[in-house]
Amino acid sequence: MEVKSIFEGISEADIEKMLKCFEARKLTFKKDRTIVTNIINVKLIGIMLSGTANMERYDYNGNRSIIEKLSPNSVFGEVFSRLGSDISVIATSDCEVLFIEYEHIIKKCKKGCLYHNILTNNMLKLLSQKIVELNERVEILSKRSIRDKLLSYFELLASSNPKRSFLLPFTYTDLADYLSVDRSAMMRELKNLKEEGFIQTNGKKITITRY
Amino acid sequence: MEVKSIFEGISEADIEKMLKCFEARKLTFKKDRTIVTNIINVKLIGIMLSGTANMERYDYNGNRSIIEKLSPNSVFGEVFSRLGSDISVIATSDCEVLFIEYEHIIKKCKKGCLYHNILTNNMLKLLSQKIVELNERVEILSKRSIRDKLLSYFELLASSNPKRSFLLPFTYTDLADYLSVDRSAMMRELKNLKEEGFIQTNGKKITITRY
DNA sequence: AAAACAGTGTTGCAATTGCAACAAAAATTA
DNA sequence: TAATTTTTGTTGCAATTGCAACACTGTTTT
Repeated sequence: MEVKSIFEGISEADIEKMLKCFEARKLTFKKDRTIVTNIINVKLIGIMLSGTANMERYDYNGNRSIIEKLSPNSVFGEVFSRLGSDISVIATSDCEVLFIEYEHIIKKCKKGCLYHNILTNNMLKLLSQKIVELNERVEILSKRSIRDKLLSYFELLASSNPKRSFLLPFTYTDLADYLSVDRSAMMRELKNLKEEGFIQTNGKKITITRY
Repeated sequence: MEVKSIFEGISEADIEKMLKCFEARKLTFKKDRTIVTNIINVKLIGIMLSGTANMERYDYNGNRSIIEKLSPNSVFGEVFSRLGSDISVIATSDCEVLFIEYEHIIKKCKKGCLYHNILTNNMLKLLSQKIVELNERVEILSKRSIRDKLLSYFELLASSNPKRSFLLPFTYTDLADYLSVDRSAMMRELKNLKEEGFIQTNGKKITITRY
């Protein structure tokens, strides 16, 4: 199961027609802009077309948590979150986002739109993919120590590379917020892991040397 | 958006036909039985029809994590998890589970099955619901202290009740595994919360008295 | 180019958490 | 209902983590 674009199987020309039928809106955002905050109340689903963004939350102590990294084909929206969860999506690069109303996807198209079924199927794949990612995140967060959180996240990133090396898609500051741990404590543990020969690092390039 | 059964909008008689077409299998499990382990390699999706189950994982220290509580209409499957994630689903009551191959849902039905679209739509709703639940779980796990994990989980459980009281759907032992914290440390924090007047408890009945 | 800001790296100390161990209560099984 | 197992409740102690503070580096902004 690979990530598919929401438009997979639909021609360029037809995409335009379809977007009209769905009342879909494509918006662009500059880096560091807020894409959504918790204020919106429409049941919109956002689909990242290009660029990257972070889904974030700040707790009452001012600690930021990075809930999710969004990249092309990532799906987000208030329909997937509990009310009052006080979450924002912030562009981490220039990006394009497609907004579609959830009801338009779920309900049968009144106009008998030809592509409705294709879109529903594509949506199914995107949601499946999102579930995979959320499960990965739960797996990492449910590790009991900073060390195990780091190792299981690194394992995930390295898993597609036989050399067991990867480029961290974060700053170390952001990584701490993603793992929901204190940054300095994380840096300390990172040093321990290096000294004990578990990993080697060179800036953001990390290699797992043993497990 | 409420939870819908996968069979919503399809008559009893038609469900039978459809299940044949989909090569779906309905299996029953006794309490405490293992429903799936990581050994299976077929891309099956499981849908809880009745009863409850826990999705669990044990780490190398023997610590159990309860990844998820499954109840009727919950969806689970290897397609939603990373390989080698070593997860089991254990029945916590007698239960019925429907297994359908993921490909059967995603791909167009060769036989022109009438109900394929309805099922795809229902599946979309179930997956959306699952995403909501996973997001809730991420929100809880990303809290930095046992106290905040407890409070945000309790808040979630109490949110549907104006009296701000609820029945814990777990034993306290399981709750610790669900929050991924040490049980005795959790009990200690629970005592603090009671003493400081945040909550009142009577067995598994908990009332939030202030926030 | 200088100034301002953001990210990295480090440390001592305090607070929180996990571990181990045990007793008592409750639930389950024989 | 007696025996066994599981759950709840508690505590001292050790280990881990978070906090605060600071220096240093690199990157934007003016």
